[in-house]
Amino acid sequence: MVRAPFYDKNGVKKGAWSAEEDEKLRSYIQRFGHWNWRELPKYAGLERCGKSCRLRWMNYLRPEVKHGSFTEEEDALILKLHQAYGNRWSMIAASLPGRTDNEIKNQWHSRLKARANRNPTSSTDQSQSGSMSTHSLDGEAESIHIDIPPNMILESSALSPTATTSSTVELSSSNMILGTSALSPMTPSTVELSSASPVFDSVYTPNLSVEGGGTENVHLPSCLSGMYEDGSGGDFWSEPFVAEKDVPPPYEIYDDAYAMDLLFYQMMHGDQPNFFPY
DNA sequence: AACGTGTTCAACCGCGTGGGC
DNA sequence: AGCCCACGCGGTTGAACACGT
Repeated sequence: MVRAPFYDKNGVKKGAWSAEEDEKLRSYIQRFGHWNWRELPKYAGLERCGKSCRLRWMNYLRPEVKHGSFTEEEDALILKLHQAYGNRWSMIAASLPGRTDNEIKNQWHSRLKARANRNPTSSTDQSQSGSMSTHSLDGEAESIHIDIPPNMILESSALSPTATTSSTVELSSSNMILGTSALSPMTPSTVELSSASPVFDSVYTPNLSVEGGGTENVHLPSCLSGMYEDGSGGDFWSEPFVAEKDVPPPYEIYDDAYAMDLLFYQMMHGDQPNFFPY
């Protein structure tokens, strides 16, 4: 359902992604993170542009991305949020964990827009109240309670544990995102590069210009250094990442992810980090 | 079975924004 | 202040698929 693969005049591959490319990108990001989208394809052994890699990861490969059709509750929430925010898909997506802005945009254009046009006042008159009703496609009315304070989206974020939560937590973005895993507020692949965690900053983001390709600019916290120097992670700074031969089997990838999850969790809770829990 | 039309959705493209120099 | 770069966002595209004739 997508463009057939082809190469543009600069030799950059475009069009549909192959399973092999997906695996290369997934493996690379799960091991090293997305430290620089523009440089990433070179190191991951991909002939794509960084933009394409970013899109593929964000919209399809991220572990937390939910695939499959939207539920009636999700549709109702999109309709409601679209009333409030218009075509600001990323803002809407922030309230639907596992759904991407692209998916939501597609859902809107292919299904919900028509529904909204058919029933333009279904949520407008209740936009400031605590509940809304919507109508399923077969005409059967249903009511969904979603308490969304007017400032909820702006104030809450996955990185804001102090964000206000309402009593209807099941549809509060802050709670939904933070609650995606009992252990892990979010997978490392998504958040490890954010500025929220000094530990991850130290691991991935400083001095990433890779000048000289050496390791002297990398300031791993001493407690972390073993994780990336024991050979299991490869030499990021000197070796281009070759997924086919270099990727550990999936359980190793997820063990790393688990370790980072645990580390993040411990940092967030002020616990003494335990870097090798297993 | 063959064809035409509508729908879906992954991917592309251009632009705006923010940070660094 | 101005420029450059990287990133993220939203609009658009196009091929596969579904469905009707």
